[in-house]
Amino acid sequence: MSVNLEVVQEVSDFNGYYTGLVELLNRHISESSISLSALRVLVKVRQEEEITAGKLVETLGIDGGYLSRMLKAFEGNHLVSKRKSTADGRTWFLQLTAKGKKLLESLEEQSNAQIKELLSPLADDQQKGLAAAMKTIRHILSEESQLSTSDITFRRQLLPGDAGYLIYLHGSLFAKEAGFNLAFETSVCKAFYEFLETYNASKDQVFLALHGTQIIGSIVVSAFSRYVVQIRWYLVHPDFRQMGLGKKLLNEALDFCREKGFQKVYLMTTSKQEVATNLFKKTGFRKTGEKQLSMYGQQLFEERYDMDL
Amino acid sequence: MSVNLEVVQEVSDFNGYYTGLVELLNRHISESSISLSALRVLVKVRQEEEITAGKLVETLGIDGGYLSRMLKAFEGNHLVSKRKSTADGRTWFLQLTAKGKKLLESLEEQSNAQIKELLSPLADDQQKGLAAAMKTIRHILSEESQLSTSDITFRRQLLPGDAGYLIYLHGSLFAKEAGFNLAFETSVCKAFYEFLETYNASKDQVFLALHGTQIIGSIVVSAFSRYVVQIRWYLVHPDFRQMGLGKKLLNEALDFCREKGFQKVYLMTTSKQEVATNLFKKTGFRKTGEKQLSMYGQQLFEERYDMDL
DNA sequence: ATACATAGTTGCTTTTATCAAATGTATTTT
DNA sequence: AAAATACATTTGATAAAAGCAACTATGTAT
Repeated sequence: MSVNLEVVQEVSDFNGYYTGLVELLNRHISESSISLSALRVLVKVRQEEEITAGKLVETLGIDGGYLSRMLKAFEGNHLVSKRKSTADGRTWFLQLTAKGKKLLESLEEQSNAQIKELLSPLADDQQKGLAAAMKTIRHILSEESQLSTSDITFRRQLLPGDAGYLIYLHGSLFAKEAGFNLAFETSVCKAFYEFLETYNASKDQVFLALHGTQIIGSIVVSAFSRYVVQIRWYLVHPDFRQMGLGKKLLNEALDFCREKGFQKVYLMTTSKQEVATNLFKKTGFRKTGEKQLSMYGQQLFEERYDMDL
Repeated sequence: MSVNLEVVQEVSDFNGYYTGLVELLNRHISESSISLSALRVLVKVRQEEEITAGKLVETLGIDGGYLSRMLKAFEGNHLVSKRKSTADGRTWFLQLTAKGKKLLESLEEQSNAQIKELLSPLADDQQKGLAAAMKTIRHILSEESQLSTSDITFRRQLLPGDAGYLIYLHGSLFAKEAGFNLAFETSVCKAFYEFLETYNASKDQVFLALHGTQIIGSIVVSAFSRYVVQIRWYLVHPDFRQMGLGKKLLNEALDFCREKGFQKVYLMTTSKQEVATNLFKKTGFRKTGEKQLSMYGQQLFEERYDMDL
């Protein structure tokens, strides 16, 4: 994969900037008679069950001899205790003592106090923006993008800005993934306008998946008649796919439809949306119509799917 | 200002995460016979003009004696040179020699190589997302938000997603700042739909201010007739205000109108937009009408401003 | 002129970290 | 089963990094 030079520059700049900040945030450590390496060891020991010295050397990239002395000191201070492995007489399992845990907690409290000081001059939404940006960085860099369910929340309410953001997502994603032009965004815009004008929270229901405060997935149930509903604006942001989010949104929407006593559900899509249509078919939808069109700058089939609830 | 505990948690987590990453990115330094502190000193000396040892002690939180020895070593290696202050015989101004600059550059190159390796498994838009998030963090935390012109770019083209994002910005910002309800976003949505439907790049012109790839300011010139244009969707994101961005966008738009030979320009706004209306007046607009309305969940005056070009 | 403050240096010490050899425990080979 | 080898950890010796306190030299205030 090619690397964008501007990105390298930004990462480098950020690195320089944040290194200074880390220094600031970790300064309290130097005043607490514990070295940064020692702290890393303690944190790792707390984090991992049944960790051995060798494992620490491996994961923390620390010298074995140095670690051995550190651990001896920790034992002397009753911060860490050792338990001999029954399977292998050479190794010892390490764990924090109550005192060790308490020490870590107090250090974290100090660190948090410093963070609070750093944050205090910031307005509330700046703080949230900061947290979201940090979450994004961790998310992108943590190889497996394994934030999964824990960092994703759901919302069933339509708040100001949501409609626009959904139009934005549709416009930009479909342009990128299906090659649709501005005409597509125009039609989404029109449809949203009409939806909003007659929006009725008791009949129409949105289901939004959020990462922080940002929408990353959506599905909307919109009443067509007393017994028929349409499913619209079904979408998951590419960074958050393959996590079962799409299936979850779809199921929630269908559950809602059943709950409300609707009997038929349909949706419109295009032949370009293969992944979605496969999921529709698997869920019980059947293709009930298609029409070849030249629109959105593409040759495509507009398809209709129906299902009895 | 109150501090959100979730934000503190995220900053703390991020800090822990990034400390590990910094470790990784700076590992090459340990192989280059220069300590991290030494590197920080060199970077600071390059960054600052006329820096003194005392200043370094203060800003880097480093011990004076240690620094003194380091500087002596740097002088011995011809990486840094001293120049006696004429005003104060006790102090010396430090600067990098050509050799010092070269060393830093080569270290940065190594660091960049490591960054490239880190980035290489990421898809292009993930890389961009990463850079944007980092930029955001620096922007929020750098007290003066002094990125100003350097990190903000402009675009005059309307790309897919832009319309939706502008609707989103209008919907969310006006809800927050003026208390407008969903009806406002609905009307923006309608207006955008109509605009897009008849969009003609030779008559209608958008001016977008961007931070990374994200829109942070906008103004749109939309032809009303052969001689009359309307200015619409004028907005600057709160994080980027007070930087002259609004004035710049407005002036660019008006210049464009004059260039294209339009003779009259008007715009609609509400009594809630005080900052904007003040700027309009200062630019030469005159209020030509107002109407008290109950809309968007508010009691407000809809105002019209006109100007001859 | 004297006392005090400031900028930077030097001597001494502690802390942090590394390398290599040693110890004791498993595992494999013969 | 004994010897050889591998592995997990410890110990000894040493070096580099960092800190403290006393000191020199220059500047400022009374």
